[in-house]
Amino acid sequence: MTVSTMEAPAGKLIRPRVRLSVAQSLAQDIFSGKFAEGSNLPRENDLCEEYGVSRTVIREALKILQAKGLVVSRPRIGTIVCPQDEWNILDNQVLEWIGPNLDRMGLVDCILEARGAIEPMAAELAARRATMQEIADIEAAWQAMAKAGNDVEAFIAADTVFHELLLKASHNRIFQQFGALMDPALNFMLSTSAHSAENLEESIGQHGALVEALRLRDSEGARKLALALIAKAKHDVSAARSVKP
Amino acid sequence: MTVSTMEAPAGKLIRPRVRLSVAQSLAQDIFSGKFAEGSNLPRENDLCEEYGVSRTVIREALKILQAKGLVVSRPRIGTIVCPQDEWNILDNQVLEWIGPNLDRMGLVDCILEARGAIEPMAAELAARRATMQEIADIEAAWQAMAKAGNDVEAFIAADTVFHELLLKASHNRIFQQFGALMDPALNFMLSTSAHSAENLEESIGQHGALVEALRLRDSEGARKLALALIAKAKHDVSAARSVKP
DNA sequence: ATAGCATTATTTATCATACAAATGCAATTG
DNA sequence: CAATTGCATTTGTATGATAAATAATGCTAT
Repeated sequence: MTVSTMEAPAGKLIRPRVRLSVAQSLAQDIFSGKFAEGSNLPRENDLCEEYGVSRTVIREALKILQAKGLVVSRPRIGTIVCPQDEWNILDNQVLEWIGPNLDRMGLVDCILEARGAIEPMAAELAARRATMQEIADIEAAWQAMAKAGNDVEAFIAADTVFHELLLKASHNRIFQQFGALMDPALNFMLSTSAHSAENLEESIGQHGALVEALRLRDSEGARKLALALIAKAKHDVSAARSVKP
Repeated sequence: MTVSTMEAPAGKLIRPRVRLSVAQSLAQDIFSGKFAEGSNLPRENDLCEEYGVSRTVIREALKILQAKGLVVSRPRIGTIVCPQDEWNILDNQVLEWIGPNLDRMGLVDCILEARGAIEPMAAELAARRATMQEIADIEAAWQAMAKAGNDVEAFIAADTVFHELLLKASHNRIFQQFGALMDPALNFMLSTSAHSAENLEESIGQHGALVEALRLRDSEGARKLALALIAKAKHDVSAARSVKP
């Protein structure tokens, strides 16, 4: 497959910026299993032909994958896929690239479990540390959820923002990073789980209660409500799985 | 500063593999504050002269930093340092590079807080899911701690392995990744906190109790003991701070 | 004068090519 | 048979040229 070229107004062929496209394509081939862990990627020169770009681009793309722990390169040996343990799955770009393979790789359950540990603590901290502005922003996200109505896409987007803001309001940079990182994962999970009308209603109610706890600086209440949110998320995901596995 | 060269047996000048060295050097200059967030790095050509390497190497090093969210590059603008929010601090290489600046950046407290959320949950899961072999390995690490005696270095190494194995035994890839990631941070924190004789004794006792809980599949006990370990770590760190701030 | 537009200058992005270094593999040699 | 030497292959680095993007500048027209 060669990289697409675009027609400029004057009719000149323009080559789009391609480094990231190549990196993404290679990464997705890894996550899809096309390149199994431990196996060799094609030689750099072969990749040049495959993608129709210079070796410079191929190498810089491979450097990106190396930086994320997906591959290692050595002279004469070639570039080989690292064991999964070494993949930097706490990198949001990596999570984006994994995308539809999240569940197949067993990461959805991992993520829900991890959120179960992190979000309650983050909510507790947010109840103590969040500024009035941050609480107001979270409430705005909640209102966006409530106002989404049947627009599932808008609901998901608002829900994602809600959790990201909550983690940021914990004023802990680790949790905050985790929030940005959960973005693609959340989108994927939410988009695949069931969305009945009463389901959305219940979710909106829970989120609202959490906002209220933040306002009251009720850290214990916030913790419990965050825990309940995760429990509901787990339930939704397993329900969605039983419908269409 | 030019990259050092080595004298080969025959007297030929050999250039060591330098990409990573350059990336590390630039990253450390960022974390030390030499390149403030939002400011420009030198032009690629200037960096070539500074490090005495070709533009190829400079660019591939910058690609690594880009992949970790430390900088962004755009034509005509140059390469600028990203805001700290975007730094990929959940990358163990980044954490290594931060090294001595961990505390100055306020990350030690963040990490302790995050561990407070994660390790109890991980211990709980490990009590349910760990294989006999994994428990044995954890116990071996504990024995190494006990046998370290006054060798603080060995004690720290064993302690690090203990926590890494514990997180791995949770059979959750997120937690596992977090363990590998904590490695450099743990080393730094442990090496800077107080190490009196009775302190070590108490720590060894707590870790031993946790191993026992794992053996008994006592998830609730494991959770509480992990929590106590973190509390002790927090205490040690603040004690070390009050001694030599 | 000023808002909008074309030009320019500067910097990164890509291409192309050549050579250096590392290393698996085979031939060679003691 | 073992050790070493040389060869072949692949990534690593160097170099120089061209393309694309865009801030800054200057120009034009209103």
